[in-house]
Amino acid sequence: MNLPEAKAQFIQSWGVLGSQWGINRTMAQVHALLLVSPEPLSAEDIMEQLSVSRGNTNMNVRELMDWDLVNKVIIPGERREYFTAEKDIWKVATLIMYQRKKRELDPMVKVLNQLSEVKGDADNAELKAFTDTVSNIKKFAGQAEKTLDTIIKAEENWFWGSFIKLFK
Amino acid sequence: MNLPEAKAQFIQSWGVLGSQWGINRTMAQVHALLLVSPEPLSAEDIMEQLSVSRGNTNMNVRELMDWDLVNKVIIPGERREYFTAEKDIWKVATLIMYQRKKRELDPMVKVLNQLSEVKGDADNAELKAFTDTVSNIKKFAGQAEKTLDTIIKAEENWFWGSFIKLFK
DNA sequence: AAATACTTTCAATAATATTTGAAAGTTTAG
DNA sequence: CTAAACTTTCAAATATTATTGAAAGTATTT
Repeated sequence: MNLPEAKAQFIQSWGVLGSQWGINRTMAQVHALLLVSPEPLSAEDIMEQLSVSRGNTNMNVRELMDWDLVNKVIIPGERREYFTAEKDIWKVATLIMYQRKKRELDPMVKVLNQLSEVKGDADNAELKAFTDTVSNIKKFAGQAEKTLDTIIKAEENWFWGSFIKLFK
Repeated sequence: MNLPEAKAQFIQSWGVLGSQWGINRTMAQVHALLLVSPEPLSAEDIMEQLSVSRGNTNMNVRELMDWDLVNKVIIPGERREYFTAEKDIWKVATLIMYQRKKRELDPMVKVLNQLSEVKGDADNAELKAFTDTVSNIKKFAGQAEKTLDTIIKAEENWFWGSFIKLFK
């Protein structure tokens, strides 16, 4: 397999994976393209390489910058803007986890907290099942959050090093 | 807040969360409904409580059974089928992680393995960036997989116990 | 074995999400 | 200042995904 084929395959598969996880396919593809590009690319480059419109490119690049996965690069003497992706996969993964937690999980936890205040007849089985489920999910979310913080703070040790041995 | 309101809110929010993570909203809602129902429910019950068609209910219940999140329950003397959800949140979480890994991450890893075999001029910067990214993602995926296995094998200790202290 | 009670399928339809592209906006250069 | 080069916006068009409901299928009862 040669490079252009491999690149196309990577971009396409990353796009599929993204869409299965609720991430816009084009956003995932732009990300994939920038991940494998040694030099920063312009909007023009992205449009061309992915056959995507200017507007679409702009929106998705902006979204990727909101996630801190992509940065604007200014090349001295050049007028147009260039973009580059964070290449460190560890950082990419923690950024994604952190952002998704913040955007999607936190609002759910907020709702769960409100739902804990439901009042009613104490020996109603319906009520008991409800409060049990809600409190268990909250407990779970709390633990998951702590673990995520720890993972994020662990920096690259987990990825590169011996972190895993702690589990044994 | 009273129980019916709280239940509706929970089902609705769980549905939103699901759809943000690439899970059909109705599937997530059926799951939520069963999670807070002390007794098994029939297709009829689900249709009614979620205002959803028979076909839709059937498809999503079946999908939830494929994920092992929901089971069919046979009530002696009753003709119709009933459904119940796994209530242990720890098990629910590990089942979801396991299934998504198997269905979505594993295929990506398979592609990455093929892409590792890309051949070309050794001092091409494009090629180097590509192989570096691919090999780092593979490395990351390998570690993540080990961690997931460990978490799954840890059973409920992580959730209920002191697992977290190991990180410190 | 035929009626009944229930479940499953799937083509048509509806709802949702993404993409386009042209117009408006902004910045830089001369 | 104003033209040129580039970026951003957003309503309309397109594409994707989910839902319905009626028909077909299956199992149970009498």
